[in-house]
Amino acid sequence: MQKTVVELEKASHVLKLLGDKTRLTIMAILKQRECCVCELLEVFDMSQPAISQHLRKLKDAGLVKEDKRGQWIYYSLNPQNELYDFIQDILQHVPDQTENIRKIEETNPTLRCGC
Amino acid sequence: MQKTVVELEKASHVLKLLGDKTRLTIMAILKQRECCVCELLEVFDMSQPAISQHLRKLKDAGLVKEDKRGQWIYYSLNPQNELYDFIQDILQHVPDQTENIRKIEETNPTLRCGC
DNA sequence: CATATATATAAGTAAATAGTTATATAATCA
DNA sequence: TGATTATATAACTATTTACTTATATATATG
Repeated sequence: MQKTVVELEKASHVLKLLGDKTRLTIMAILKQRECCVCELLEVFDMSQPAISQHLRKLKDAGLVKEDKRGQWIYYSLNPQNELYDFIQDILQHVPDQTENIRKIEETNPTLRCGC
Repeated sequence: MQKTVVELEKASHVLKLLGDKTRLTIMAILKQRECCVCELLEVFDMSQPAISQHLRKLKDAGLVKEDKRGQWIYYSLNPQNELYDFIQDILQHVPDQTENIRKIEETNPTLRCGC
């Protein structure tokens, strides 16, 4: 398989971002399912601004994109990123997040309003 | 190909270690060639203790092993590490270090004594 | 329009991190 | 044995980081 060679500076920046437990978990969840902030809040024992700040860093690095729908902003992995296959190669080693997604869907914050 | 799934805690710890430019470069060099501290000193604009401290962290995490030969300690990647294939998957995206190895061999610190 | 909800931003803080210099340890060699 | 070389450790410091709480912005809804 053809592997993208990533500039060392860029590679270390991405690895530093993924080198945080919360952000790595967010990325692994977003690989399986787009989420808004309030959904991710169900997974982490952390304030809403903390989640928003992590997503900001991931977005600034282009790892994640946002899709504004009504009052929600849905986050997902950004396949346009030049490092996408590098990131995929990393995420394939990270545990499945079905259990965390179950947690989200149990409470289902987005659907509280019935939309 | 069979991919090892790495505990999230362990994965983020390794990614954090590799998320430093100096350490990532060290790992990429060691993938191509074992080195002692004095050799790595040729590559980085940094003090000897700084390099030693980075190697210590990599060793503590099992990413690197040491082989003491005379007054030198040769560092190399540790293939015994349970995360070895995870690390390889990351390093394959990192630029070739031949240029840095040339720098080392130009001065060739280990061979100054003629051993 | 007033209220509620979702999210972002700002400001502050404690802890972690990556470097520094000084010094200790250990092996080699004259 | 004394000097030199290779490396590690200790102590310190500036910077970065990951949170916190308070507040602002934006959308939806009664």
